[in-house]
Amino acid sequence: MAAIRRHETAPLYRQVKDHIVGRILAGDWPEGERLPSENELTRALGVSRMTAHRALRELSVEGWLTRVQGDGTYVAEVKPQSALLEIRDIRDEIAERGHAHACRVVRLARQGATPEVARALSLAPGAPVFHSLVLHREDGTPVQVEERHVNPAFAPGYLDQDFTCTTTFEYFAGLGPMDAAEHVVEAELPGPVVRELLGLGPGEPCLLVIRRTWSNGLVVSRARLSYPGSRYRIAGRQDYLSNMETSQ
Amino acid sequence: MAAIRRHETAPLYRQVKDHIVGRILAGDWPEGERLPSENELTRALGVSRMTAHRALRELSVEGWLTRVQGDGTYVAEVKPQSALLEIRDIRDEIAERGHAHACRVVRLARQGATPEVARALSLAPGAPVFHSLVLHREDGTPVQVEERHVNPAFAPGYLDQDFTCTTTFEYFAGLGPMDAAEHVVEAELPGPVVRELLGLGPGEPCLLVIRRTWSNGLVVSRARLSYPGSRYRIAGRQDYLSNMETSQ
DNA sequence: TCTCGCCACTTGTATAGACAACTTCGGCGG
DNA sequence: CCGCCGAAGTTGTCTATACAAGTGGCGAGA
Repeated sequence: MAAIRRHETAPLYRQVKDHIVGRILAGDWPEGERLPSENELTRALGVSRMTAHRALRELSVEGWLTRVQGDGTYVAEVKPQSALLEIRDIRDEIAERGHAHACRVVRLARQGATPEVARALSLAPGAPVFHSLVLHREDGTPVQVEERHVNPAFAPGYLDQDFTCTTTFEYFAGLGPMDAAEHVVEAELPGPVVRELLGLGPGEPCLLVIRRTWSNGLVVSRARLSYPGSRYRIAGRQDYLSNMETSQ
Repeated sequence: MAAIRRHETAPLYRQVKDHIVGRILAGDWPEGERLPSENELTRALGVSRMTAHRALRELSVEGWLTRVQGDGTYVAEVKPQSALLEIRDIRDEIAERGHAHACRVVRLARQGATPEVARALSLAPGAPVFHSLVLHREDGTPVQVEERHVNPAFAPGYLDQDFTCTTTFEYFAGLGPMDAAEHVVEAELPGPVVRELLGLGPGEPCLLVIRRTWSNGLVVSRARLSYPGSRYRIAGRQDYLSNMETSQ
């Protein structure tokens, strides 16, 4: 392996990153391939270990590599995931793909609303809300962490539900129609709990969908849906009323 | 400022990150506030400058901070929330935030539909379509690359428009109402053109919104809107018709 | 008054060395 | 054969040091 050219204008760690991505794209290191260790890269590229380490760490955060402490560095697998921004039952989605759906209720409790939750639900801080945390699996592999805060006024029996049988979707469907929904989609680094549940490495990003639903103009619940990996899709379709006179 | 507790299990740089985020959330450091320099943090928290630097750098990547070499570190302005799934004019959005909008038409031409474009627009492969590529800037920084394929039957004068004055939104709004829209949101690594236009690094991801709009049941246009993933959030709000009897 | 250059300060990068945490594997004793 | 232990190798973190690069302000000189 040729040494990195030092006279380049770009910083060294970036040259190392580009070099590695180039090798991956060129097919030298296929998916799942084990990369040379930091010490080997250090020798081969003529940079310090810290520089090689920074390059590898950032590539790991960006989803190119998977690193296992004590083991090694591997080219990340691509995992095609598909989820709908349209409101659907995740169990149906998984069933539609011919896979097995399983879920685990990690937490189901009443608690006082934190300021952030209170603002999201338009309640007073400290007001009682229901909180649930459910992990959904597809053929055994975690695909979604669903964290939900619910306005108790709309769902008094929420805590008595067995969400391993009935999904939250089915439950809310039975409560009556919702007026509106709001979605926020963003990429983020998950907290330790979500990271643990999804089995992600430290630094692996999540796509996060935050959905609030309204009934009679009041917020019923806010769900934070965390999906593993950066390679997944959200699709949605929306039909417009006649009052939508402007379109792009 | 109290020194970071060394006996904590979490790594030091993470404790520093948590400390800083805590101060921001507590309101000690409001938006735009200048933070202590790395050297001051080093002394105040009792960690090395490299550790403080790593914490600050990661928080900058995560959008909490804005760093200017030679100047200082500042609490980042709130990420602009784009109500993208709702169909709006990007110029209005930017104006609403009190910033300056500018755009550059990179390409505006007629071309034959590739198989992919033809399928998206429900046309025959090779049929003539209009193609436009526009870069939108907010206060000088690139915020969106808008690539669009248009069915010429609905927009015969498309190529004669000056989209630096009239946004594509305004143009389509003048053509009449649209029936429906479809959105696909995904994260992807941009191609070289989009990467160049948005000023992204080689491994930096984009948030990509693909929108198709219909009129009289036929596809009018397909837009691929690329946003720099680290700098933007996408929000959408959706109101439901009465036939939405099920909701989550 | 204006301009240029210097200086202090800030962030960005690079290195060497050290230790911690973890995995894998092989050997050794039961 | 099984299980435990330790060695070797790997990644993760932390430090100290040095220099590069960029910003802002201040003062000297035109």
